[in-house]
Amino acid sequence: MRLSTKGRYAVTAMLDLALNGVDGPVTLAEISENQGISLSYLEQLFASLRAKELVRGVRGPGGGYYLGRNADDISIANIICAVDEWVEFTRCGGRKNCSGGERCLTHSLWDDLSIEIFDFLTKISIGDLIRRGERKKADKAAHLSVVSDEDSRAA
Amino acid sequence: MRLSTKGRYAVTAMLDLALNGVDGPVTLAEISENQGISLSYLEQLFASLRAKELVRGVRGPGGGYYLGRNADDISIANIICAVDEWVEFTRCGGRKNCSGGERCLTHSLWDDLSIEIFDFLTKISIGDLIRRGERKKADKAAHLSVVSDEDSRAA
DNA sequence: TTAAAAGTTGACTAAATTACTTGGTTACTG
DNA sequence: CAGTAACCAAGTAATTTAGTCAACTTTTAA
Repeated sequence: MRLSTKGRYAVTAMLDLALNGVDGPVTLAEISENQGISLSYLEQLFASLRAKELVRGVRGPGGGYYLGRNADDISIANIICAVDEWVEFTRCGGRKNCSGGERCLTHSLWDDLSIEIFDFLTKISIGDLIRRGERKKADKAAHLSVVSDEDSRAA
Repeated sequence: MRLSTKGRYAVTAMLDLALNGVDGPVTLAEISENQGISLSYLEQLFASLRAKELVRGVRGPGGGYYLGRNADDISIANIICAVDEWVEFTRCGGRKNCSGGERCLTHSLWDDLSIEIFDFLTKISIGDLIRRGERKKADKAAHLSVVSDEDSRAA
């Protein structure tokens, strides 16, 4: 498991796509502007994302990128995996005296943890994140106005 | 939030300490041997860990390291934070037109996620990991032999 | 009390990764 | 066909990771 700024860039770019892609595709130039990431670096990241079909590109004028599928069907783990390679899991394959020794024991404990984190991130989708953000914003607004419309209140 | 091989090294080293530190301190040389990490790199990592009082060093012949406190009171988040600096949270402080724009929105969504991951890792301690590993081993052993004789045999 | 063992520290370096740059090509639109 | 924006590939600067080297302190034992 790996979690770096690269992964963060990918996730925020995907969020940008989900938020702004509702009417027409979003160009990398716009994302670059919005997120302060260089265009060419974005191209690299999106090449990885496209390979995993997390985004869909439309060429030509008026083109840009869409999400590859519904925001609820794209997990954070999907995105991180796409850009961060992540076959990291302390493979142990071939390493000296790894079987039976302390090394392999601690490694397997780490792998257990890594899998847990992965599962955790699999259960969170882009859609979830956006809804949570909206709810939080709504909470704040409701807190400001005396009239508590709807329900909205959640920790 | 950040999760790199550096963090993994730190966590596995701490696991090593927890497992082998029951009778007397563990030297970095032993951990270096067990984990296949260079001694000097371990020294750097342990300098960070010691600064956060996650480990306690004993000098002189027969010396080595102990855990700084009970294994149940050391979370994975503690360890990762100690070695990975992690004040990463897309601070946004001073960045151009970040307030009100798309950038700040996606950043705050990422920060929410980052905090969630942090909370998740705060709830898992070194002690937890070890117990889970033992339970898993016990499960496997019980599954293999009808008569559950101790444990001993591990892959 | 001196020497050796083990931890502690800091500065320096090689390798890897990240982030970015350049310079194209291809596909589509008007 | 001209312009836009995705796509592609190679190279590079900056940063981080991982490791090395060398000096030094504390503790113990001869």
